[in-house]
Amino acid sequence: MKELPKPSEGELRILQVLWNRGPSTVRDVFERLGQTTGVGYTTILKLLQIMHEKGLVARDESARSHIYSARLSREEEQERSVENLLQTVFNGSKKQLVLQILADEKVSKKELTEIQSLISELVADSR
Amino acid sequence: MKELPKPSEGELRILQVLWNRGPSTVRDVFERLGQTTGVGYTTILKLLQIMHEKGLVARDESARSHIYSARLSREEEQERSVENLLQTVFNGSKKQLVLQILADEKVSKKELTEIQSLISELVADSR
DNA sequence: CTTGACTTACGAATGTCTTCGTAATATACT
DNA sequence: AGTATATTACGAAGACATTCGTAAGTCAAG
Repeated sequence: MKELPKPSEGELRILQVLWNRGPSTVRDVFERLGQTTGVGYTTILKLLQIMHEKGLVARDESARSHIYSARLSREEEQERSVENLLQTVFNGSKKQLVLQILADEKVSKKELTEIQSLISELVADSR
Repeated sequence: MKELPKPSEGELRILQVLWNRGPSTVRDVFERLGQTTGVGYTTILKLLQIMHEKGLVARDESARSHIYSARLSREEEQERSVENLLQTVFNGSKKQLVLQILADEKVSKKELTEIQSLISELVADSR
């Protein structure tokens, strides 16, 4: 019933907006993206149409301005892309990947301890 | 002097081989990839030539069979791609990203505790 | 009802990626 | 040397992504 295609880079930018804002019109997305990326209104329209064909978004046509919503959930895309990253660049090593994320001056001690307690819960669960 | 372009999907597959094997000929890469991906010899040759033009790999032409080696290091690509993933799919939340990596039955308790001690070191360092 | 503003639909141009066939070149073997 | 084999170089086709101009349709206000 499913197996949605991997979104392209441009499609991902749009999905991001839909994930953050919820269901949106072309204009909504344009106002969020067009200004920052310099891309035109019809470009975003076209992309959304293509994404609709692919099944990446749903379209509500009952109003004059169609309303698009993500059919690929952020969680699904997170799973897919993490798995992909792991295999293509980290040789499957989750430890290396976590290390890369956290080995960065910009990670505050607060964040670190938060993540520590998060892992503690995971350890507790996994028995 | 630098700023190498983002490697494409096919280029990444090849870089992976170079990272794992070290400097390699087209045939070396082909034997690693061709069988599993079904792609032809000249395809890999062409890709490597393009990557050379882009500066992603270095080429030693002293022998008959040229020897290619990665100029984009695995570490650089790891940084780049993690940052990208973080921004495009995780809204910049490292915590969410780490959670996604570890919230998986297939992560053993051993791995978890390894990562725990890893974080402990980081916390200790960051004062 | 007509005009103006907004929206969708369509088609095309452009660029990049991937793939491979074929030709040219170098090496090795007899 | 002459032939077979492996390698590189070149060019082009096909797929997909991105972009936008223009046409066609819809709605509201005068």
